[in-house]
Amino acid sequence: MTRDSYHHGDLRNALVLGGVELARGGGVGAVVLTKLARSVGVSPAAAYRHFPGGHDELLDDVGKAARAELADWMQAGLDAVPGSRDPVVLAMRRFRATGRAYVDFALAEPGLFELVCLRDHDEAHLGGPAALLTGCLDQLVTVGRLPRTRRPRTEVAAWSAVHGLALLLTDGPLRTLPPGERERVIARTLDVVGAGI
Amino acid sequence: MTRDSYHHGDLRNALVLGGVELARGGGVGAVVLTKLARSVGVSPAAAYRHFPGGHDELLDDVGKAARAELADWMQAGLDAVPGSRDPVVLAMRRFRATGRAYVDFALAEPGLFELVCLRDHDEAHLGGPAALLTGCLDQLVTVGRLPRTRRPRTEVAAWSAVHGLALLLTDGPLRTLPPGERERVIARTLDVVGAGI
DNA sequence: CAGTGAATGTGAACGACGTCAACACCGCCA
DNA sequence: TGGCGGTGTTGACGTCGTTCACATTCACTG
Repeated sequence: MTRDSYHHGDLRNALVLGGVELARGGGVGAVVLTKLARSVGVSPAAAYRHFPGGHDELLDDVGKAARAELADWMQAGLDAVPGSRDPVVLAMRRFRATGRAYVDFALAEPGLFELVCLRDHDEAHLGGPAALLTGCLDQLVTVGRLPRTRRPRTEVAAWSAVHGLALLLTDGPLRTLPPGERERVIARTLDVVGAGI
Repeated sequence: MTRDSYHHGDLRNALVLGGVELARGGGVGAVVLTKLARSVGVSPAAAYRHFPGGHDELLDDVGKAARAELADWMQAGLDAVPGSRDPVVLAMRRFRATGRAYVDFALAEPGLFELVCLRDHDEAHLGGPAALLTGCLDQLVTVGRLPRTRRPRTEVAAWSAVHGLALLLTDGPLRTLPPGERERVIARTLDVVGAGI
């Protein structure tokens, strides 16, 4: 990703793309503005033309890209859900799949997942991953599995569980769990949420 | 916390104590070794005599102190639980109180809570807060509310939910929730976990 | 086609911070 | 008393984010 002419042409984009790769490798701490600019073939100061907010604004954009990847991952998880005659079973499977994909993404891309959690001042977060979750919950109401009176705030409960689990497994005390035990821990957590809804 | 003689006498302790106060005010980022040393009346390099691991080792110790405060907070929450004739009701109240206290601590001391989550290589984490949680779950088995077959890994499910909720409310997208709505969100999350166990 | 202003990039420097090495000081013990 | 180990100091370095004055290029206009 070097450069031929004096002007880069698409520097902002190149920086975000490079930032995503740095984050993928080493999390937030690896997204170093200086090195990133050099690796794109540009002086560090040039980045400030495109990110007036400096490092923070860059991280915000990298975070947005990370959230988009998470949304793709969750969508893929939803698409892979096997069908069922029983609409309740199907809705529950889809609900579980969103949570499962959230945790799987964190385990597969811990570096990017760090960015997902970082401050997103607007509700851009709700644009991707959260919309998929609320869609599944609405479906659970439609098929009669979730009483309408209990619908409000249920997304927070579900989100909290998978979010906390993902953090405990990637950054937290459970990060050294062997794969088999990890699998059972995820299953149990999703069971509890599914049963408690 | 200045000094009279050339030697401080209790520098390691003074640094940890000061670090806790810095963290209380501004989270991990506020625990600056240089300033901390100066505020204790000592040059930055002196800190390295007592923390060979440098900044990281200091943060580990501040984190230990933060976890101890969290454990105190949770114990206080448990102590405040009203009694009940029905042992099942009592056990459930106590279980809920641990989760409630975890979230309340995060909201009351967001800076310290940041340190609670930081890498604790040994299972010192389990010494305080986690022991209180497992105790409550064991009690739920004893009184017959939680089948013994479902006991394993249930602490992870419960912990994940309150941990995730605490992070969403302090650092995450829910940090701007008005107090009333925040209260309902906490209640709903604890309800789901209580019902799903 | 030439000139001009805005957009973009550069080099040098600063400040904050973690870290280290060489030296100074203090108290205790033989 | 003399020296040795623990403790603290000074000064410096490296990394990183950030800014400023200046250079270069592009696009548009007369």
